Amino acid sequence: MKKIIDIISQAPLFSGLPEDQLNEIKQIAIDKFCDKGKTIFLEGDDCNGFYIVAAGKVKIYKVSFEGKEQIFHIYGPGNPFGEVPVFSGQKFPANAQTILKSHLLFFPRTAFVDLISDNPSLSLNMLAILSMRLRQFTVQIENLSLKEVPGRLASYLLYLANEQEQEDFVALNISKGQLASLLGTIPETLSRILAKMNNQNLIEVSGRDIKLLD
Amino acid sequence: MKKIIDIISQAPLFSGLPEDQLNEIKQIAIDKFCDKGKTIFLEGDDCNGFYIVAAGKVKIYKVSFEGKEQIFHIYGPGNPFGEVPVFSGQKFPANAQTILKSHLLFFPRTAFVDLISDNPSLSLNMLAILSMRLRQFTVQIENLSLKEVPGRLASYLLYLANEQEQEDFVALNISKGQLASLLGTIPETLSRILAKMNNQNLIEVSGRDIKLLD
DNA sequence: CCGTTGCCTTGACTTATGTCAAAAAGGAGT
DNA sequence: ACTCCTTTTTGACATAAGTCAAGGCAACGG
Repeated sequence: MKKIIDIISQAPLFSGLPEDQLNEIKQIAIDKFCDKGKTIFLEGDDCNGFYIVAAGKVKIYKVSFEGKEQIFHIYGPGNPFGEVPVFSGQKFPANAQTILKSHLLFFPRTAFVDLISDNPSLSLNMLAILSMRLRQFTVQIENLSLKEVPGRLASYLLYLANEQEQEDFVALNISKGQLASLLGTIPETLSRILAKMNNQNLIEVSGRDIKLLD
Repeated sequence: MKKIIDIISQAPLFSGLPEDQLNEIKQIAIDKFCDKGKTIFLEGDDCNGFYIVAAGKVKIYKVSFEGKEQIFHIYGPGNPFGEVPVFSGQKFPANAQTILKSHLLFFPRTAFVDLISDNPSLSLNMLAILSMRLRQFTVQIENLSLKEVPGRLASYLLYLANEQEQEDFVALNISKGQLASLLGTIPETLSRILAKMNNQNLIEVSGRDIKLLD
């Protein structure tokens, strides 16, 4: 388990802050350890603060009346989540659940708002993070509305290859079922499209490893 | 035409600020007048600042390769737009165009960042606005991914009735074509669904006026 | 009054994607 | 190696929604 201060000093939210402020931040952080599949909060829950992933992985998602799931984000180490109601002052807009055994840091709302009020750099960092998320959401809406599933899959594979710093190879870091949910479709459809792209020699699929031939 | 100071003092972004700061803000604002259909910025343009709608109406949207349009927001008086790249430091993520003759206020980026750095209330207001937008986007993604077009239309009509403070009646404030684009569909589909709901006695459509019977 | 223009509606057709059900493949633990 | 359980794949089918093309309707200017 990493020390709180290490996690904090590496999180983008706190980047560029002087050491004494990192210590102040450390004072208000609370450790939380969760097994895989643990629900952190549900849509509509009251919000007393937000989290940062120290280790593991968390999905943010909603579920339709019929049971279909849409994943909004999957967050790994260094990413904050659940911060929206801290500033908009309402309930959580979606559900959060670990998809791996995870270590989280919890930041209580009032203490954090006090910190941010006294600290312009911190508030600008937070503004930058929220802005990046808005940008990601525009991409997600564009994908859902203006592209079909094969296009969304292609975008995701290219994004992942880029993130993994590989030219023509990606290793899925989530199950295909979860990927389907992230792309706004269902496992059956994803499976068929992967098979089709495989046949067309656009990709070479072997389990979670995919070679990009285009 | 309204005075700059009136617009500023009524915008949510600046609510609760003391008068001397409103005056500082007024100093950096620049008037801009646009006819209907004027493009304010395009996806990928460099961002030197953001806007607030003083009068009129602006749509934020993207267009697919095939020409289908998806509207993200329609903003009226008091709403800021184009603020994402101010904080995330990249290009505009989408296009903005007036859909009515409009009066805008432009806030240059660097001057505004200076203001926000000195002013915790202003930064908290901005955080609240960005958070509200993230919340709206989660709803939009949920609608696109987890609901079919009739469900999206129903949500929108209820939202609009609520906004117009009417129990069972709404007057569309945009064309049906634009509404289709906002709901992530095409005019033909929207037209058919309105006709169907009309036949099922769920609504009574007459031009842009819709009576809700459910 | 009439033609032009833009917006909306309708019809016939195609297609992407969801549904349901079952088989196959993979992984973890005994 | 065997069993259990989850994930993934496949097949047959249903359907929501897009495409293309044509027609209607209202508003506006000459």
